Amino acid sequence: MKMILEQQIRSVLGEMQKAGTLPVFEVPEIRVERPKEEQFGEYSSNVALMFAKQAGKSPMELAETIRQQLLYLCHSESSEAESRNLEIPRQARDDNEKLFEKIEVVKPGYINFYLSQKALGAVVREVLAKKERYGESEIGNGIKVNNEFISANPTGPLHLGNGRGGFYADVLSRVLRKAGFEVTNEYYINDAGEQILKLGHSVLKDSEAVYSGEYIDELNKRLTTDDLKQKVKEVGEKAAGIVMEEMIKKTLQEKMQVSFDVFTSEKKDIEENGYINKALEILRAKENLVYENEGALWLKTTLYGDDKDRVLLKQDGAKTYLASDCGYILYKMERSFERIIEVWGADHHGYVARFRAAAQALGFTGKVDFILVQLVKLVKDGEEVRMSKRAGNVITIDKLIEKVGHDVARFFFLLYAPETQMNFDLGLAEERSQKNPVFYVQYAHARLSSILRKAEEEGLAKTSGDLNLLVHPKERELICELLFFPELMETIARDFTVHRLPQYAIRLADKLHSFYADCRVLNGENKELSLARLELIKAVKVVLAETLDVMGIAAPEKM
RNA sequence: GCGCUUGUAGCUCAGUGGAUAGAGCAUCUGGUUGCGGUCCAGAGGGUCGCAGGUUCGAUUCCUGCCAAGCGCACCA
Repeated sequence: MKMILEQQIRSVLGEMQKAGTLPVFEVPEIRVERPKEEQFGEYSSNVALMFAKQAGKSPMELAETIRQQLLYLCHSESSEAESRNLEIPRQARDDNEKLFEKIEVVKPGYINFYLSQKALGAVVREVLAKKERYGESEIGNGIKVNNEFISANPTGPLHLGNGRGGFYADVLSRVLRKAGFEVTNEYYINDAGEQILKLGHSVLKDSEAVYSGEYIDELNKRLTTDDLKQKVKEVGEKAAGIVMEEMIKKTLQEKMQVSFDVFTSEKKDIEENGYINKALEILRAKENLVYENEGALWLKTTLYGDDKDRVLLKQDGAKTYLASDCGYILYKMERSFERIIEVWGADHHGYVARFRAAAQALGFTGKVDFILVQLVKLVKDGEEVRMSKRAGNVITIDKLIEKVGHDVARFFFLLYAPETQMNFDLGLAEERSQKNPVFYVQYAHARLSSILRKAEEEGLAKTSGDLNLLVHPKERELICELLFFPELMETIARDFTVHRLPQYAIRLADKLHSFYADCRVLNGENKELSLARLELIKAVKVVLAETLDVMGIAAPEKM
């Protein structure tokens, strides 16, 4: 709908330029937006403001001219342009009705569009016809996306930052799939580096111990057998395996309810399969990409915008983390991913430039997107709570979910943009669970379910109503929210702003509750109206359930 | 010192090159004996960190400054 309008305005401008009523100038971008206030209609465009200068007309004058042309287009029988792409206008046209009730030009030079009753009814029909497929699109075009997230070291439990990034990326993958991308959710297990030795020392509780906590005590009991006592690396590897299988995976599946398609092991999949060496060979084979200096092998990451070049092989010949990542990138390339998403803790942002450089150096031509998730700051009684892995006083995502419940934790973390350094007030954690807007949204769904159950009992559920009766302002607002859902999904698939989703859910629930207060659905004096409202209610339920489902949150029939 | 991120209502956070800057919580007022009150309606509360600049128009873009967080390894 939005795109159709943008196209139409563009073509109108084009026609005017051809006809000579407008000077010829570049039209870079036509923007049709959703106005902030309902009184300004369902859609709005500021093109006239943008191009007034180049057109040599006042914004109001230009807007009015465009409006006239658009009206002509809408009414013209021969115009196929607007009915080509979407059900709404096509259906509206089938009924020989226009798409817009009115198009207005307002003050500084806005053009505001108000949808017709027919078009609104068509939205409800479309939702009911498509059901849970409403909101799907093809913008992803089957592109293979590798979505790597969490990837926490297998040295301890997942913390709140892991949880935040995990939920965010998990939901992103669902949105991308609905938008037609082929997404693989991947967890990279760093089981080959220095930290495995540290884990080994910690489990053995020797002088080089780093980590502590109950799980370390338990591992100590299980692994400090006579034959293992001196073998730090072996202990570390065994411990890492246990941490991964018995702690992290459990948290992911049972507590967080995120699912991964692939767990890639640095040791088994990358190192032992020779990907690192293969990557080094590829880099060496290219002109001027690597060089030796002071006995180390360097990658010229500065060629791709990094501040300084980076070491691949140390003086002693050992591989750096970057070398290992080169192997990993190559492994992803071999699996023919066209796009890579990396969700990292913001404390790793310094690594972004060299990762990008490495990908380019290896010949990866697709897009690499980074989502840098800020760590979660814990606050209690107005004071920041300092946590340290060494001290073992970390609040884990497990503990949080146990405390507030899965849906609340998920919703809370999804609500904020990843780059905000959010404060999480521990003291308010439980209280927050009572006040969390997720219940507001779920309650709306339960309320809808309840009305529909009742309608069923009264035998009203099967008959369909006349959607032209839905003329109440609250009904109109509700339908408009339904109309915006597909646009929302596409927006998120483009710019990864997952946090728009819970915000949308709150707004939809809000409109529903408000509608409910003013518009009686059942047992009203007008049975036809009841039937029409039932249709609307069903559609709202579909979209609300879908929104919750994409977020991975339950849509309860009762609460 | 350099770099990245952030600075919007009492608190937690949305948002935008343009129409009176929004939501939730908190505070206050009113409604609702219900198709589930886990609700609805309304009020108060803002120099959009500060100062310049670009623009017809900046909270949004640019520069400088201030503050907070995080980085700045031949660690991972």
